[in-house]
Amino acid sequence: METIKVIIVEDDDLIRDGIANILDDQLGYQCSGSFPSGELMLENVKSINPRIILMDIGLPGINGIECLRQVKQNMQDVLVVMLTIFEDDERVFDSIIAGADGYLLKKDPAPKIIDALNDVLNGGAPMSNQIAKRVLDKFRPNLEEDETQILSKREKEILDHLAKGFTHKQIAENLFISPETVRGHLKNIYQKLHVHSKTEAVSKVFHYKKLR
Amino acid sequence: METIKVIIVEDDDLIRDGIANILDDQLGYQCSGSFPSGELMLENVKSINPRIILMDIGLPGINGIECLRQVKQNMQDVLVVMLTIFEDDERVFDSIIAGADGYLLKKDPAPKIIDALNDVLNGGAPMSNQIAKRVLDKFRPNLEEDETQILSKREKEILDHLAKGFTHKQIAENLFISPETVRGHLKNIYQKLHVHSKTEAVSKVFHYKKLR
DNA sequence: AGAAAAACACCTCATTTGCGGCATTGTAGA
DNA sequence: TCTACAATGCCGCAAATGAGGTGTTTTTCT
Repeated sequence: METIKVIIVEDDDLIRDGIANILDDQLGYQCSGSFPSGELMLENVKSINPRIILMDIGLPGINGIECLRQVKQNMQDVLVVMLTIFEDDERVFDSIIAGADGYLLKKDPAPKIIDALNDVLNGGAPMSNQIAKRVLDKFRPNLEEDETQILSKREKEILDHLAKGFTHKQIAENLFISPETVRGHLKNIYQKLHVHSKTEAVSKVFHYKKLR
Repeated sequence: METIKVIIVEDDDLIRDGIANILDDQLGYQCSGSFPSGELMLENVKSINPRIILMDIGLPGINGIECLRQVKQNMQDVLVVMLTIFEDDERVFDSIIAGADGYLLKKDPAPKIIDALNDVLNGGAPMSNQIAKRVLDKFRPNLEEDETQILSKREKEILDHLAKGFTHKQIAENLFISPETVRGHLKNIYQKLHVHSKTEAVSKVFHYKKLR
């Protein structure tokens, strides 16, 4: 079994060197480069060809998320674990979408950092339960403020079909009713949702339902 | 500080009693009820008024997810932690949407179960890193198979406006171009995405982009 | 420099859609 | 029982949209 090459991108010298030492002290891991900026890392990452990158989310100059995006574009197999100071950092969501593989707090103790590295290598996504909670919340449609809840059962059904891109006719065929009836329902849906077109309605559906 | 009332819903007698014992052995926690089915739990949950429910995801009869939904509808403050056998259970996503607050494996050792309970009480969402990984993956748009990637920059811009429910005219005003030009772009977009209407196009956008 | 792609713009025509009515039937609640 | 609402269906009209062209200019790449 070979040693895992890890790169650190972090502008604070103390933190950077601290984590580097933790890595080198750990059997199986090796700090193969540490950079104070994303630009410097991007110049050297290809020649180092690391397995894991520990990336500060709030880098000076090019920020950690943009840096993450660029790395992932060129090297799909590299694993990127973001370093944050606070768990409620708004940027965690941007980095999730950009493809981050996990999250660590800068203040996390050495064993936790090593655990996290082991986890990403095993296909997991290490993150604190607080961050996990925030991720789950993003997932969930907020039923409290979901305007589509005032729609009748049939209206919701028709809205669902709309969201799949069907025309009046297609919806009518699917539900075994007249296209005119579909139009009638749509009129009511538009009124209740305060919209004036299919597209606007579909837009609202996805806004509240998030996914699916 | 009072003891935390916990309910267990699990059809396997051994597992149910095992977890009940773990809870009662732990200072601060108390197993205030354990049921082999969702129906039985739903009958009694109100009078017990627990703080946390440990719920088997694959219950006989009414399943754990439906059960979760009903509980959350009536008692918003109760925390529900799902019990699964496998980490790759497809139903974890359904239960996320239904409002689960965390996940435990039935085989998890006592300390892990207690940690998880502490975590949910502190506003976290305990789950294994494997499950977290799967959640993150759902979040991320799959750029590999994202048809919208073949669109030009301007076309993507117009598609984004479309997804907000704008008409041709509104998009034209927003981008300072003629409505006719917008129509032109849309024609190309439809061709590239193999769709024939705004609604279909918007449907595709959200399918690939998932959220935002 | 030349070719290709992207962005811009206009035209026509058939279809779809949004909106205004109107009417019937069934169901659930006051 | 009366009322409200949901679900069904139809008519007409104006506006928006989809699909087929054509053409110019700018940008990008070779």
